[in-house]
Amino acid sequence: MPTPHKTRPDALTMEVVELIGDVVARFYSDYEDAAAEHALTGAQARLLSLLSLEPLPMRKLAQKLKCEPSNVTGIVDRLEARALVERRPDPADRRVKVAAATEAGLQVARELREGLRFAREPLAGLSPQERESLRDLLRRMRDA
Amino acid sequence: MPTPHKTRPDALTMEVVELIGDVVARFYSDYEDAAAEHALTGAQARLLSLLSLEPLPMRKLAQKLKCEPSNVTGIVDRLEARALVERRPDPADRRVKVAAATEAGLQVARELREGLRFAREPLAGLSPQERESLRDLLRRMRDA
DNA sequence: CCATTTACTTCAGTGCCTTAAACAACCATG
DNA sequence: CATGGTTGTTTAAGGCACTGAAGTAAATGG
Repeated sequence: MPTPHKTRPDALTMEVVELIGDVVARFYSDYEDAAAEHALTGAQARLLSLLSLEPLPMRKLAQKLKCEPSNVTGIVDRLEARALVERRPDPADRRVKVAAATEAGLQVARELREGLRFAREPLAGLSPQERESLRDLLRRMRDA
Repeated sequence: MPTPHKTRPDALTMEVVELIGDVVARFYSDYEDAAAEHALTGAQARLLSLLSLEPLPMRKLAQKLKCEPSNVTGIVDRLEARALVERRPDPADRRVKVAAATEAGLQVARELREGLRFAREPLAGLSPQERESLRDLLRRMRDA
């Protein structure tokens, strides 16, 4: 058995991995661009995007962003300085600060969402059936 | 016509965009983790990965990484300090410095490639036919 | 030969991110 | 209650990624 330890992926899998890498790079850079159009960094855009769904305490934000809470402080600071986000006290626990998007923040989040060119444009070239099968495949990847 | 200016995507498209976002986030974080296992940052890993294909002048590296040349200087500095990359003079143009992966760098790049868990693991749950159709769909997205 | 352009670096400044340490508020126990 | 441990947030120090402006050296084109 020449396969050492870790099973080596076949050519097809490798190609798909390569393709995912390409698509990821492009989506990512498109996301950064879309954020930049609103003078936001990627991290700020992601945080604001989260808050556009529901207000969250700092701790939860850190969990969702997979980073340390001390990091969130700075990002929220900068968004708060631009009045896109505000910190609210939690009546149930005076230690926690709940970050919430302001009206302006919600508006920016909406525009951001709609400005995501890449994810949409290439999709336009796919038929509805193809989009459905893509959806199913992606779902299974996500849930794997 | 209620559609304002920019055409609003339908629900299916929106869902696929959402899914791509999820998959992108997961792939990205997996890539960072794989890099971290070799004590590399994401940027260092991407640069090293490029150099594992072929040596490139600093200027070209900046183009491929979509950043300013002055930024590449620092990343190559740090990789060179660890002897994963070296700067070579270009005999044809003495202004140019060609960055090239060392043997150790090539080895790390290989391990990095093989350590990419996420892109592979969820793929394992897909049949060969499904992987093929995923490949085709991704290709069309990339080339769109 | 000189002016311009090109390749790279250096420097200053910003943001993201981590760890360690501080602080306040919560909570359980004696 | 008091006390001591835990939890949520912030501050501070430091590293890396990144940009823009300025500097140096080498190429290039009148």
